Amino acid sequence: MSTDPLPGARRRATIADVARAAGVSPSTASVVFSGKAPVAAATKERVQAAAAELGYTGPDPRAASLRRGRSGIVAVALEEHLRTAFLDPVKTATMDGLTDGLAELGTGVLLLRDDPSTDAAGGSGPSLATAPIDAAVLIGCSARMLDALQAVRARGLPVVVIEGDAGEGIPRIDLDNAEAATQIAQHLRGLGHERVAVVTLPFDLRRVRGVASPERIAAITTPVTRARLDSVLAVFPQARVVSSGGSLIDEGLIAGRLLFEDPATRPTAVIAQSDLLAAGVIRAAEEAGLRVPDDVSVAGFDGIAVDGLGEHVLTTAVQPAVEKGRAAGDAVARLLAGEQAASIRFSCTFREGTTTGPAPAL
Amino acid sequence: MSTDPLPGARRRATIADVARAAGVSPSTASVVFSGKAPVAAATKERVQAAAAELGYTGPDPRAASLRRGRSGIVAVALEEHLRTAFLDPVKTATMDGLTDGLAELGTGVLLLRDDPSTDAAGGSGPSLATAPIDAAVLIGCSARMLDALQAVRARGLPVVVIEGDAGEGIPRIDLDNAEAATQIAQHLRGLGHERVAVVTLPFDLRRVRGVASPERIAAITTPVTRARLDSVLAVFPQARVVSSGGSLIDEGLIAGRLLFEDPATRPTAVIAQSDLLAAGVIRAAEEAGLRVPDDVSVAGFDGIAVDGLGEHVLTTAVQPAVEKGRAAGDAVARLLAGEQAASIRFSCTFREGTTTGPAPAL
DNA sequence: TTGTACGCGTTATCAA
DNA sequence: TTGATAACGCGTACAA
Repeated sequence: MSTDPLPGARRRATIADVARAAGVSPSTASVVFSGKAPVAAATKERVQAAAAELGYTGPDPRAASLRRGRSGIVAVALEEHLRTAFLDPVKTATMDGLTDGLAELGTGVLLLRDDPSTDAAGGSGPSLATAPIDAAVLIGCSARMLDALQAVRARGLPVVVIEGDAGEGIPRIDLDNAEAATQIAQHLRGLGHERVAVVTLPFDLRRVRGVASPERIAAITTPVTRARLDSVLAVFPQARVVSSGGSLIDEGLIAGRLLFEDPATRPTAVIAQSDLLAAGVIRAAEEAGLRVPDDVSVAGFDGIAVDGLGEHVLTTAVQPAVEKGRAAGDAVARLLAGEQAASIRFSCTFREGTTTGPAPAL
Repeated sequence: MSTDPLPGARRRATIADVARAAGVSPSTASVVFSGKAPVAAATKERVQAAAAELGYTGPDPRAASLRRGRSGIVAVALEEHLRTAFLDPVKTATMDGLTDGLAELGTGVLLLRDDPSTDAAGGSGPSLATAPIDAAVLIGCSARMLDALQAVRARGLPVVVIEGDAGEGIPRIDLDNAEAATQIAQHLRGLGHERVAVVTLPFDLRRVRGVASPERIAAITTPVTRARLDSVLAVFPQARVVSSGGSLIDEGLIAGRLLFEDPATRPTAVIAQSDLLAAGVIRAAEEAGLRVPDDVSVAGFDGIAVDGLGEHVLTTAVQPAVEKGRAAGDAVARLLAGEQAASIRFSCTFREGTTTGPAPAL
């Protein structure tokens, strides 16, 4: 280790070097940088001068974090490929609240996937099992998420789960999907609609598209999809169900075309499980020469600002996506402080827009 | 320090504990976990059993990283609020390539902003100056980015910049914006267009919207905006220029309405500086009763898949966004290996779609 | 207000 | 194959 310091490849200065150069003890120098104790102005200046001289730019974060027992980093694990995750405005909003909340806490965000590739290949990369993190937030709930959960719990790290089923004792941040979906369904029933269709989020990781049979519906594994669908079916047991491949406008377009294909059977109202899907359905309706909401009503879910929806104001259930993220951040903060953190179920706010109206005479 | 280990709040097991329990030396136990040297099967098993017994889940990443001198984490610094950054499909694509590239390298991605809030408040959060990172990738090029750059360079960490002007010796990954924009302009001139308008990306961090005066154009600070605009103006010196507030469909819609407002002066072709803007312009055109491309041609830039563009295939310059990210990842890998990394300028591929056509007779 | 002493948990090195 | 040893760079009681 104490090999010859190659000239030119000189070892970086440490706080000890700075202290020596400034003629103070290492602890004093340390305090100058951390500000954890008062230091005489003159001393401080001397230390800072020495630091500048030696090119010392502050404590090595690795050593500091070992000493402190904390890294100041929280992992956010996503169940998808990063690209698709950030394509979803709801997730980006949640991430936004989360990063805000964590920033207040003073922690950084390490993006991770639930992919256990680390174990497989010689992958030395940080994972939930090996990253220098103080806590983790899991978003979503695939089967792999459960493995991920194991890994984190085994390390004794605090975990918070957003929109997922995490089991006992793990704070969960989610939404009252059932109630919100019921409200939308009742709104449409109140307007006289009877021939209703539902465009759903994916049923599972396979993301099969198309008209769904009762068997397929029974096999839904994604909790969000199931909750929102069941509530609608409770009000409209005969509703046609079309599953989409994801929460995207173009997926809604595809589903919408399917629904409006046959004028004889087309629905008078479509309940989409996300605003993006709803936007696609509206586009499909207009493409088919149908006016919204005169000929067909369309409701969404999420209450995000859909870029490209034009003049329409979507009837939807507004979910507090940013707040969800923020709540997760708060929960992490509490856990990190050694306190308990309760699970929180947020409610949606029904918003009547311009895309739903009285059922047309058939 | 060696205070009484409170019963119940027992200290986590360390590799030393495991070694002791297994009757081996710490170094042997360490090797069992790292796999860096052959270990007798029996010994290995004994160690693993001891680890399981004690609930030891592997080396503490903090200590390991102190010892190794590397954390396995690379920072990605964005110049915006995370939400807006991930709203941009080009950036998400770039992030995608980047995360892929870094994943191969076996490093995690720490999201950071260029915001120097850390210095201001008692903000203890990780920043480019304090995070336990091995390298950094800066995306974009605000004034703040330069400060960020300083901080990282001072630490002696490798840096790569995407779409930014970083100065000497720093690998830069960017695009030949000028050539691509020229190609688009020439394509339209070849189709006979003379009355052309440009809808640009923001001029600077203020993001002022509207028709731009020569003075405002002269004051553009965003390199990408400037490069793409100058090339067009070289071909169409009289082009009307409208600046947008960001790369969004709805921003394109606003700009488009402005352009199509007055039938007497409306352009026969619009060059948008991004595909999202182009999509908004197309919507504005259709809203004004204009057919694309019969009445007005619209070209974009980026070549991303715009969700919600319907049937149109945009005429655009396809940029290798994912490859850019990947290249940045590769550059980081090279730098981390102690090698040189060259700057790379990617080229766009001109793609003629269905949104541009011959200039209509005026 | 400053200095001393020690340990945070690993891992590279080298010798056995 | 295994073991002893020495850093890695810092923060913080505690004493002065």
